[in-house]
Amino acid sequence: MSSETCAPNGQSCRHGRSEGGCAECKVRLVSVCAALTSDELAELESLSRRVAYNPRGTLFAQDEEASAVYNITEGAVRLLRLLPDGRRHVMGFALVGDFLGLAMPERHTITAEALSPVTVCRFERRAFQELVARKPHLLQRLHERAGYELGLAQDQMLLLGRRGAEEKVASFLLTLRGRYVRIGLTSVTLELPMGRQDIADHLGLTVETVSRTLTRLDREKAILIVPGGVRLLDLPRLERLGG
Amino acid sequence: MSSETCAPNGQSCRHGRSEGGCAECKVRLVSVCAALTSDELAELESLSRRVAYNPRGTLFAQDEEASAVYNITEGAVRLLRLLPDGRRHVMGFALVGDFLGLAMPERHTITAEALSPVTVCRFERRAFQELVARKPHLLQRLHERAGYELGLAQDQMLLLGRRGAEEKVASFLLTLRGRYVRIGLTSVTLELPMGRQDIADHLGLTVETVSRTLTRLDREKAILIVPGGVRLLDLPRLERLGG
DNA sequence: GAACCGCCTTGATCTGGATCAAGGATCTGC
DNA sequence: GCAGATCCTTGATCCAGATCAAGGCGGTTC
Repeated sequence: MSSETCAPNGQSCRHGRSEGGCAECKVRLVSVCAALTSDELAELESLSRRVAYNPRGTLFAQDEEASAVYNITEGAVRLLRLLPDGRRHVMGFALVGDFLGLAMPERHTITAEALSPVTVCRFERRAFQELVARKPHLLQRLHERAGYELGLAQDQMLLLGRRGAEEKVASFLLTLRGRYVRIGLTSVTLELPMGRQDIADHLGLTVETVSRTLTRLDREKAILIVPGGVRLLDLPRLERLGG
Repeated sequence: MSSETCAPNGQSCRHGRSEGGCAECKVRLVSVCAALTSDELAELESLSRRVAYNPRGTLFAQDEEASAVYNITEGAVRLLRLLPDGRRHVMGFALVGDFLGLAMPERHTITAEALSPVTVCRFERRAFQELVARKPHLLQRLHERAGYELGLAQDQMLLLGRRGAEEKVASFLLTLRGRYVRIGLTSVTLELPMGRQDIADHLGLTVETVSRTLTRLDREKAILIVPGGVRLLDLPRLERLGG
């Protein structure tokens, strides 16, 4: 299922000069790594290992022992939680620059699955924790991120608890757009690397309702559905709905 | 509205020997303070100020500049977020030992209101941040708490997105019970310091649905509604519903 | 290129919880 | 003790979104 296409021969694929190290990492400035000096970056690099996953590959699974933390350098990941009875909820989607394992719990509380070809910087949890213990400003940075995540979680709770289907979908699209913009991706079309079912499970809706709502927004020219994503045609209207 | 009944004459009511300092604080071991040595505790104490609020008093309000962080030593607080259109969502309830301002953002993202007579240890944000910057293990502790909160937020999202009214109410009662147990309050009756409307706004339901659901659980002898709270009669049944 | 498979869409119907509308029970102040 | 306010409960009705049920539309395989 999970497929580490990196280092299939067992070799570590520690960042080499050829592929650029942490210092040249394009997600450095949007990730926790921005908190580090170049010396520390070198140290961090020695702990990191680049790993690639195929679509549908599992980075880690719920309840599994948390042996590493991850910084996504390429692709998109879905984060989900399962109920014993099989219902699932998609807690969110991790994009380029996102850091997985902020809280560094003993066991993962969620499952992370690649939605597209994904590459990550993987850090052994032990070694990373040691580094963090020695670098208070890195911890500070992690804590800030955690606070930010907590705010996002609150937004999401408000969304799930108090809003209708159209509001949810509009808000989802705008939020995703905002995140793409923050990481410097300002394409005309908003890529949707996740399927309708994932969106539904993220918003507390059914696939059918998500599909119908998107179709309606398309019919009303607020968005345009294109292969692999949507184009946001009427931002003010969407903001009125999802703001 | 907000009412600091402490130090009404403008005097600081820094903990004195008479009322017991941090070292004797009964919530110390369940709060962030547990991370500190007695020396550090003394230092913390010099930053803290005990403040009391009447029921309905506001500890702080959404969008307001965050000038302090709080540790609740008595009473219960509701944490809510407002939508521009007036809809509100109760993000959660803070009990004895809970720490408000974990993420220490510039501005509060939520409003905190006393549900009962509340007393808190209030720390000036500046001073507290300075202390944290000098005490990595305090930061570590805060970060752990934040991670824990993030987990709770995920549980709540799953609850809001994927569960029916009965499951929500049962789960709410069990969660609250669990929290009371953790802080050493194991009364037969589960106190509900919040009103039905608050519970509804927390679970993404209406007052009517909460009331009906509680009535039904009472009729079916899973709980017994008593003034100011409920008695949980059939825990296994509730766990089947809310687990 | 036919058969299959995983998605997505669309339509018809059903239902859990919202909404609307009264009361009833407590509490508060005078 | 009574007027008013606030909170809680209960009943009747309604509706947004779930559920059930078909197709449709690319991919991929052989």
